[in-house]
Amino acid sequence: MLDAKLIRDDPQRVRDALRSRHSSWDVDAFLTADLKRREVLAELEALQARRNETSKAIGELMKQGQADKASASKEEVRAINEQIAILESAQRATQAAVDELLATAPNLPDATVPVGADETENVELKRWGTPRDFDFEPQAHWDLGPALGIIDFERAVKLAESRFVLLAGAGARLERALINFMLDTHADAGFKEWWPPALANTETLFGTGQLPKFEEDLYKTATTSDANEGCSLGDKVCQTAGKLYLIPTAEVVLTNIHRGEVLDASQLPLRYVAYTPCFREEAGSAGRDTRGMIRVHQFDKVEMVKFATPETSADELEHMTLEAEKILELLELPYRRIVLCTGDMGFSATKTYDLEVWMPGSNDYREISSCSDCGDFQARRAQIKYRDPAQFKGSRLVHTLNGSGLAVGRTLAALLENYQQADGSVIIPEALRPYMGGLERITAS
RNA sequence: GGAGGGGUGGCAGAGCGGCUGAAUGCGGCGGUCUCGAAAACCGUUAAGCCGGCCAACCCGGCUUCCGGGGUUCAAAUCCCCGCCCCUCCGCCA
Repeated sequence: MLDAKLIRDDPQRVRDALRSRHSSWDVDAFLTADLKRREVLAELEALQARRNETSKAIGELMKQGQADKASASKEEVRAINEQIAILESAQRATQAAVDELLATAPNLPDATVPVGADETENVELKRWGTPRDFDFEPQAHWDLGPALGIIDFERAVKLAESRFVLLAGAGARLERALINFMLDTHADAGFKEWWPPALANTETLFGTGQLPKFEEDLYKTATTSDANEGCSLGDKVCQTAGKLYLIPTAEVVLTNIHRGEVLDASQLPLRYVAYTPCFREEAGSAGRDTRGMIRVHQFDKVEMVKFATPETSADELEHMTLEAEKILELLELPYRRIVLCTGDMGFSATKTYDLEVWMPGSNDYREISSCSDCGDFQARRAQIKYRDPAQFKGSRLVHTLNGSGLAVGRTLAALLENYQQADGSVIIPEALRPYMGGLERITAS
């Protein structure tokens, strides 16, 4: 959520920033709605002040035993209350209009983000490793996996529907090995491990920005409960209340761990990591990546989340990205890092690095991690603050960051393609062998 | 699923319907003392919003004691509904 005060004070800056990320969010509609809101509020508060004053006077009279003198004042307050009731509903409406607009505004890009229209204008920052030179035609993982008997796409469809994956034998073991390898690596680097719920309520998904704007991306069928009955986010957002959603990423739950809390500056930065399954409707991606396990409805991910002060969040983003890259380097998978341009960034991010791994089967780099600094955007939605008495009075919003470290299914696919041999077998990279019971090679069985 | 108890400030924990935005303790901040620190003592310390042209300080107002509704001139305090938490029982991976 953007700072309403910033929009009011410097609308042109906001207008320019939003235009650079190709948002159609209407700054002027907000300013108009906000002005209206303040007008109504001023009127309402004047009446409330009058009522409070009169009521107090009645209290004095009652105390002095002059109850008879109070009846005129009582009548006056009754009249004021009728007007207040009318203004209150007007105030609720104007406030709701402002909240609704605010809830749908994307974050502003950081000054260091390159300006661009779409993914073609993202900027490559580095490359690591050299794509292998094959002396045979490398296969895609959707051919390798089934041939090895470790991925079964057909039966996954039978169990659920298309875009689901069924792993078997060494494939299932490899998935589990990767999860443990990634968790151990990040934990060794100082990330605290968590095991969160895979379903989350409305307020949680509002906090990280998935709701109210992106509900169609989330799974919610057959998972309703009463958990949001007392939803405090206002009518518009709470139309979705009463539902639990399958999390699209652990970012959602890890970030909301501290929703509504005031942290102590001495705790920061907090570095968290968790493995969870992730669920995405993939609405609107019909026809894209229909083969293989690149774009599926359920996948595993090891996710990093940080809470940092505004002063350190830029640094923390660099370190988090390096931490994700560490996994690729330990697995010796060639990759590149790109910085997303303004037009390609996600809703909540001020800056995002994507890591793309080399996929010989597609002869291309494919996204395998996305690391973002969300600034105070999510912290404002989720009310996550910190206190630093030596530096300032009261509390301030923290900065939140998140990054995949890594998407597990895509890593598995990348391993198959990069480590495939002419005979169709796949070598296990050394870093992973301890997690595979010493297995050095997957062969057809 | 059944029975009971509870949700108050950063935390713990009081709170006869008006003098309670809220006692007290802890924590934080400032000070006294000290070479310095600890201890002790003194003071101070909730948030959000609106306004005072802008910003800091400050001043005024409104709202906020889980959420929503009701009673009343007046609600943290009374009534109703909901949510959440705790304890006991039942069932269960």
